[in-house]
Amino acid sequence: MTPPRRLTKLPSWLAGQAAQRASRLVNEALGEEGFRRHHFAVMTALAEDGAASQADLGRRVWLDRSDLHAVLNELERDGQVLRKQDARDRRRNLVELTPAGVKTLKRLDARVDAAQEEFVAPLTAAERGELTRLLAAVAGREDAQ
Amino acid sequence: MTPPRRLTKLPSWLAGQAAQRASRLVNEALGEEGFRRHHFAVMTALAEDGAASQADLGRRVWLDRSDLHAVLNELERDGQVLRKQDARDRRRNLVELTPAGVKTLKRLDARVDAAQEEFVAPLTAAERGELTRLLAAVAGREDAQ
DNA sequence: CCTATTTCAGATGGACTGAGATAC
DNA sequence: CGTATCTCAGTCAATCTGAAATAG
Repeated sequence: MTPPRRLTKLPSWLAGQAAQRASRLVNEALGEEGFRRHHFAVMTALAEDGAASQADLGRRVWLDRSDLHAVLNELERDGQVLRKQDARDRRRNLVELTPAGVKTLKRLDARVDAAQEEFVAPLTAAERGELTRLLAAVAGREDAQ
Repeated sequence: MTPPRRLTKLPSWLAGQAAQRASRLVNEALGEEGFRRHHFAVMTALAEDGAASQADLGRRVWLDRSDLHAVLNELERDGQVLRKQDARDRRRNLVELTPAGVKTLKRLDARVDAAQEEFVAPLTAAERGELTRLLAAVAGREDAQ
């Protein structure tokens, strides 16, 4: 069954289908370790840029404050992440990766890379770079906050 | 706030962000006429390939039988679409666009095109074609059904 | 008997809003 | 005072599953 030509020429529709397939591949890969996309995004942000408040974390990975709250609860319960009150601004929780979290992230990284490989399997190396570049250009958020 | 480099180099993450932005643009455009993405996809399929059973329609636009059922209820209540029992296979509903549906679809087409334009605004004409081609390559479904 | 179609009830994950409590 | 942070409750569209009723 082939979708209507009108749809298969719409960048928005194609982006939706591609994202859905990618999301499924990544979630299946992470699911084998008991995690989902958001857990990976948050842990990656912490590993790359260091500890952060929840609000900053949310802005970094474009995650809603409310969903981030739930994700951190799960990561903390699991010992991957630690919340400490910021001594200099007591409104904030400073969130940091635990050593266990660092180890977990290494495993997740490998799984995610494998999922990417499967996602872009139909493309040549040059095309993969091109797709990444073009997606970055249209993925931008105007609400920079 | 810039997302972690690790994420901004992941095709899957970029596809998700791009799709979310595209979806918002399209839904805002269609919302001004009181419709959503799925209504447009279904009406487009009917206009392009003619009347079809619900099951066939679902396979054409990669929509779940259950969600298609809800979408058709709304379109039918609105007079955009008609369900008739297929005389040759009485399990099936033959779904077709009404004349009102054809008129509505023309307006939606214009709205959707405007949203596409906004979605790919950062890209040159050549890049837009390239993005469409690459997305089509990675959007494929292996579950052909 | 087995399969296909339509319908229904519900689970699930994701994006988002509003409001309260607390602290700057 | 206004603003920012974290938390909690809840809405909403979307994806998908299981099962019943009907028909091939």
